[in-house]
Amino acid sequence: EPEILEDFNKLVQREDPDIITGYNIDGYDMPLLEERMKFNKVRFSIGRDYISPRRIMDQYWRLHGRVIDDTWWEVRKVLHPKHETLNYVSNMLLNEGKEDVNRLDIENEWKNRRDDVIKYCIKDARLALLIYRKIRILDRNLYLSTVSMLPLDDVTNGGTSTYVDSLLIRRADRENIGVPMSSSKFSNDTYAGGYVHTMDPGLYDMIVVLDFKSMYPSMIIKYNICFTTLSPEGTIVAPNGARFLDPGVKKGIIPDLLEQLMKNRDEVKKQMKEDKSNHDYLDGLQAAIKVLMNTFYGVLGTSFYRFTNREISSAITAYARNTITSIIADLDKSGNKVIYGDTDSIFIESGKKTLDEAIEYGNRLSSDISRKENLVLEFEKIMDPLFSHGAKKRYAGKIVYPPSSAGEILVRGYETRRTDSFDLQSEALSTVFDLILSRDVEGAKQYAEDLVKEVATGKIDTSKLVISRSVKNFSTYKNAGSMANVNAAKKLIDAGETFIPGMKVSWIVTDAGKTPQAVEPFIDGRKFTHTPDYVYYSKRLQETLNRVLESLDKEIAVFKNPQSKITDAFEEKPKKRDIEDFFK
DNA sequence: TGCGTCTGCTTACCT
DNA sequence: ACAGGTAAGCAGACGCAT
Repeated sequence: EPEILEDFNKLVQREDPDIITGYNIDGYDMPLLEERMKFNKVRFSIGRDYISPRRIMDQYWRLHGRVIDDTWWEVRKVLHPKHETLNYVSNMLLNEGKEDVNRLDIENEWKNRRDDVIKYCIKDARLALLIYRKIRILDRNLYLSTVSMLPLDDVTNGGTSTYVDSLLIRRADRENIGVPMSSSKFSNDTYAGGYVHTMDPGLYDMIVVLDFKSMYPSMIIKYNICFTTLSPEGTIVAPNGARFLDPGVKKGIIPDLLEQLMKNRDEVKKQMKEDKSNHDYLDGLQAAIKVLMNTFYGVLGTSFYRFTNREISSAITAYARNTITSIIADLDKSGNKVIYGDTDSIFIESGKKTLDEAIEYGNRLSSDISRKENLVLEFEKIMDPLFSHGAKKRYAGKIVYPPSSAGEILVRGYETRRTDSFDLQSEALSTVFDLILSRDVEGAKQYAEDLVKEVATGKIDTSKLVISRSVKNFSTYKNAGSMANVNAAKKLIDAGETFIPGMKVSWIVTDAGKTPQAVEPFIDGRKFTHTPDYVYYSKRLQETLNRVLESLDKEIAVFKNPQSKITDAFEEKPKKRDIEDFFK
């Protein structure tokens, strides 16, 4: 073993990589290597200066001259896949899966088919690297590194507050402004956020969507919001009562920084149009600047950051709420029909018959309001039709403008967007949306009815019933034993599989009648030997589809009373007990 | 004992 | 360790009727 470990050190030094990655190396390979090196008294010398990697705050690995970047964590952060296993993610992104070796019986596998095990290990490492490249993590981090003026290591491993620190402290230092070392106290009180307009159920025609460009950064700039301008003598009075100095008296460093970033971004976007050969690089830069700008508001609102200030963060959201609600009120007053809005967006029923008229309408509103408010309210898109069942943060629409995305179906919030719904549920809802948005409500009803019936009889592929959710450390739960995801994780561990707190766990419900409902873990690549509770799945499917269809037609007979209809149609009717039964 | 209703907990989503 | 607002599912408590 010492020899293998020495060879590993030499390999790293010989190949001299900038980045070291793998799937869950943070939690598995690195600790294991560290432990074996220690046991065998071999120095873990893979740094560029031959120093050993160090675990920092039980969070990441620091290695001089190289960055250790776990593909698993990056996949979770940027992809939010339904399942997090290497096999699932590589199949999804690369159409290529793991080698077939039984990891739980690795001793025998190594004895009997050594070459296959070697192939398996190499494949695992290669897949992780291919995924790492495919999702362009390095590009993204390098762009952020450039615009935040941070080393790659800090961008990869640090939080977003690191980015703001980098820009803000540099700037404060230059102007001789003192900066706190850390947050003096943990702030627990909450404050109000964005405004969300209620939406009535229905199918709407020609919906024009307007969007504020960088809403929160714009508020900060417009009202000179900063910890350097917050003062009782301030003449700019925010809706929450906070007072800020006029920029003529003193310009805040946060608004100044943001203004600069906004200008830089516009400049980069302009260059992008002129210089096609550098398009991808410039696009990466402008996207990184946007990320950076939006980070400022967030970190000001956290409970522990050095620049945390509730008066400031709530002033930002209060100004934003005031802005959007007063514009909505004005629009309503002038006869425009606002049907929805969330934080920085406004959905308006244009009432126009043709696309050209609707486009003209959108452009006019956008320029009128932008001029009046001294903000940029962009005309973003038109949807025709747009569907809502009457809930906030949930809608589905067919985009008809801009031409680049015309024809696209846009869904927000619904089960089709959620990683914890089973495939059958999302696929069926997606079909229903396709039909509804082609204005075929009758067809949608028929499809839904038939499918719900069929599922109750068990005529459905088991793989379409898998539910997946993340599971935290068991001790963080008030009542861990009553939760399906936790119970699935426990059974996963019993089956000898890996469970790491925070990861997603998959299961199938086998008996929803029990409390808590009985579940069996679904393990990728292994045959599922239990029987799903088809009636449970049928009911959930019905809830999902019914919620949508009912809002368009209150008289959907079969869907009116889910429970009884399901059992009536697909199960033996529970016999009415008559008097004889009591004597049996 | 059974059923409906409400509340709390939890996750994932939207902006 | 970036924010608050929101929908939805499940468990458990509670009250009411049987």
